[in-house]
Amino acid sequence: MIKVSDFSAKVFKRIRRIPAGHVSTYVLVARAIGHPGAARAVGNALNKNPYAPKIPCHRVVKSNGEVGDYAFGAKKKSKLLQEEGVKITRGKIVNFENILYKF
DNA sequence: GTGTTGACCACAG
DNA sequence: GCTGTGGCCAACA
Repeated sequence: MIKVSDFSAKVFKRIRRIPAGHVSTYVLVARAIGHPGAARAVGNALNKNPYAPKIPCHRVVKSNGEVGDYAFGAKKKSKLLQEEGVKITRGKIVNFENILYKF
């Protein structure tokens, strides 16, 4: 078991619940773990996440519906999402509010 | 303890 | 559409 901060651990746990074909945002995740406004910290945690292949980090996107960045490349992130049924156009998610997963 | 950085957010111009 | 600014929080030097 890898040692991680409580904050990061909560982030990973939440993200793990996101079903394929759905996405969530950094703000919602932060809010769900009891740290509203910590969107930046969430991204920071995911960037160095020790569970890189284990956690579907690619299902977490920005609040405005853009895909955002990804440790393995934003390109890969969009591709993975589309493979799961998420439609993306020019780096933005289509039907964003429709597939948005609110914890 | 302070300053910098970062997968961010919101607003103003 | 874009840039700049201020704000948020956590991790690290």
